[in-house]
Amino acid sequence: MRQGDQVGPLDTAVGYVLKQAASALRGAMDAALRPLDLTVPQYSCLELLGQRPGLSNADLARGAFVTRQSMNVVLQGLEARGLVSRPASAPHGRQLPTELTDAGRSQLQEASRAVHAVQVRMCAGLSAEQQRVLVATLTECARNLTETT
Amino acid sequence: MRQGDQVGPLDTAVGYVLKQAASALRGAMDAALRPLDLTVPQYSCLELLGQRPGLSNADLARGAFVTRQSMNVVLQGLEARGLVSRPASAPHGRQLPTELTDAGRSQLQEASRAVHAVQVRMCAGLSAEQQRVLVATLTECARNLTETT
DNA sequence: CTTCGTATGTCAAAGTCCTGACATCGAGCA
DNA sequence: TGCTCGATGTCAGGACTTTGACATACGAAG
Repeated sequence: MRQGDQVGPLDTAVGYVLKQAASALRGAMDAALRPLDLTVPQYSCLELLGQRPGLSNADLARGAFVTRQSMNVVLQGLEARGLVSRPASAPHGRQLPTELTDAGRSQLQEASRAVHAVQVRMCAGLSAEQQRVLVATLTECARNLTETT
Repeated sequence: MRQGDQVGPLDTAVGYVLKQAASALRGAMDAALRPLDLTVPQYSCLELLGQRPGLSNADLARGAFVTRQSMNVVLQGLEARGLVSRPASAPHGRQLPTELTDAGRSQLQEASRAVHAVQVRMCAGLSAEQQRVLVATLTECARNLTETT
């Protein structure tokens, strides 16, 4: 077996530490959002809508890295709780642009604060420059994998 | 609302790009392992056992970031396919040390090659130093979140 | 020695998510 | 105009994972 074809020790494998960090982040966010009765996908949906109102179900699904079907049930739950609103009929094509309600904006504000606290805890000890480099590198990694070429 | 309590634009949020990269990696690994009839947790289990033989179910679950129950069904599936072997009774306590079979080692070799290719593609354009920094930073982030203090 | 606490493996149930599929709608083109 | 093609929203089905719970086994403290 040639040396170059192996993954190598776990502690030095980019994929492994990436998964480790993502798993830890997921767990911490889950714990932080539990008091608000929000799951991570639900929060992602609210955050997306807060920054870019009028997104369709498919857009939200892509932004939250889930399938359209999963996002659909998330939206139905949020709509039942009065946090988001969707028009009964589509103004263009089949897209149903979703908007935050006042209650949704209020809930998002609390949730955003909780998630921000988690992110601060995660980045403790990291300089602003280190964070910027991290974001740039991760973005590059994601782009490399999603390129269709 | 104070500015410091918000998450900020998605493209610059560490948590968001981390999730994005992890999602892309998961998808790419899934596609790479599908020809071998292996899921990502199954591969993780094999890789763990290849590097540290004799790990128990609970150890494997922690290493693969899943619950003991999930890892248990993974192990049962791998055992049914003859890729791993577990003793009928526990030599110490209740831990059942798992070992790779010859078939398992062979399968792992192919899978490791496929995953390594994905990792290379992901890190295209990144220098060795950049990768080292990335691993160190992500490890630090994970440690910050899992600390109980 | 006894007792408590922690860790492990396993079972059952629930929830979550994805895969596959279908009908609908707009855009581009002959 | 009539057509195909891609994208969207939605419905069932199944696979996977987690939560909750229980019995067991070792180690430390009394």
